[in-house]
Amino acid sequence: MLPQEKMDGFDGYFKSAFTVDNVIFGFDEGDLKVLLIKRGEEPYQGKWALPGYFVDPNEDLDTAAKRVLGELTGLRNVYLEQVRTFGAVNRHPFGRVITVAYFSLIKISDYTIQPSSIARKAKWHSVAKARGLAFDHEEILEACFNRLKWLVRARPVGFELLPPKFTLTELQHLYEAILETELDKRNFRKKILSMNLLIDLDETQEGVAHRPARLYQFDKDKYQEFLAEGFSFELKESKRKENPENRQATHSHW
Amino acid sequence: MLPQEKMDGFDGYFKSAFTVDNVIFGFDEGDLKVLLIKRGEEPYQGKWALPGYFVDPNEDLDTAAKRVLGELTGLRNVYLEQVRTFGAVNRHPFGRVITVAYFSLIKISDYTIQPSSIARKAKWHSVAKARGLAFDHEEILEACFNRLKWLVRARPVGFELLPPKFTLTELQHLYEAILETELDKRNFRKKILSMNLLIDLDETQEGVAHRPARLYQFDKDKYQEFLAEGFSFELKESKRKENPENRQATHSHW
DNA sequence: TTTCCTAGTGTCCATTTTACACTAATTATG
DNA sequence: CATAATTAGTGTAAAATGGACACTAGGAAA
Repeated sequence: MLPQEKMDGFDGYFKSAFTVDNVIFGFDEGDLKVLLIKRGEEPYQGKWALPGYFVDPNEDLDTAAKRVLGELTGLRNVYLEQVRTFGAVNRHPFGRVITVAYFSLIKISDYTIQPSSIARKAKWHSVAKARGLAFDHEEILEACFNRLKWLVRARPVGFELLPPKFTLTELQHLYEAILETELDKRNFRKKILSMNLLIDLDETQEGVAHRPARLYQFDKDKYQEFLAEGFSFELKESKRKENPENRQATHSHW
Repeated sequence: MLPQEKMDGFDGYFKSAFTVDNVIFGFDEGDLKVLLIKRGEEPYQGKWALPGYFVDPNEDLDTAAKRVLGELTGLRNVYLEQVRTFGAVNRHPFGRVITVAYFSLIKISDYTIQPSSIARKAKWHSVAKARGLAFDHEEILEACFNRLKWLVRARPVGFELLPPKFTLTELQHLYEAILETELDKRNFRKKILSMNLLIDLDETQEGVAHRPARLYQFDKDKYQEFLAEGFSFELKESKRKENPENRQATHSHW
């Protein structure tokens, strides 16, 4: 910051407001979701918007983001990260409002609707289909989604997004939803299992109309090691195109 | 952002100021540098600080960051990226001031000292040795340095930091300075040349007291392709320790 | 002419990544 | 109760990449 005589001379600058907006990601039914609020007031009444609120003058940014998340979902101690700040002059029709965007990852299974009036207007939306949002929230969502795409390569985000027990196929679908790509089943399994992050629970799915899959959970201790040491997940898009390799298998019955 | 009756009810929130602070990186004498300003006023009078200023009420954030950079260095069209926003309640002793941190990459050879009063207080500092900065600027510098470390793997930043003509050794030293590691000469050259980003100028250094090195420049067109497609630079730290491989070569004269 | 200094070069091995097809287990159906 | 339908689960070989590693080349200085 450059020199300033006395802060008094800068009163003209102390006329802005700050908000935090939180992109809350969840994963369900093979689909990446984001929690949105239906606005009851102007501006953008009736539009879907990211949950957010003004930052209190005596409140740190991260604290404000946690508060917004907590009031909405009742959850604490979840993954929360600042992404970027959006401050276009006219992004808010009522004045100069600069917003700091955060994103968090939660397990939808942990989420219970809160009694607050805000929370009752909340609904999960498919990230891929979330359009026509209030303010510049579509841009914010996109920035956070991009950050998540990068994060998924640097951190086993399944730990934050999946329920305690899951199948390898569910985990793969999560990666595919985030990376917006298809992955090769065998290569994915080889890779993910070689990380030694998963505990085979020796249980299987129930009530499915096909061969039941084994259930896994994350190894919390190994996970902590990863957070400390860092890791890298890289897998290329599956390149099977018009000739799926099991076409022959299907036909071999003939 | 959550619902709000009318903005009038939120006047209490419109009392914050925001600034941009800019971490300007350069590279010279094998060393990564940052441009700092000596503060002439309180608070932190006499301390070194990041160049920054209040964001004008009618100014976008990126515009403000460009303005600060331009006033200081006279440069435009340089690499500039928002990194993170710092808003701890007490980070500024005179009021609630939230700052959006940017970093930029410039060629020190392009930098000419500007006539503005601010610029005359500017000096390049070695990033490794920059300590005791004003405000939370040390934390901001660290965050930007970390972002640069990540960027160097995703983008050929030498293009932004080196003069038009450079040697491969200079380029390697740049990577080593940013990554804070030593790299293997042959592997580095293999990798960087295989990217086809460099044009061999068929010229050599002059005035050096040893075998002169070939000079290279970046291929602007290939560079644009990289920006579009993305790329990845990965090289492990050179693992030569107490037994440098050329020990024998040195001794072979005996 | 020798010393000193940095430039420059290639190969082999280990690891990782990729492409790729069929059998296994269960429920649903006729 | 046979078979159709559906998803789970498994291995290998070839290619690409990554990493370790030692000496010769060319110029200036002494």
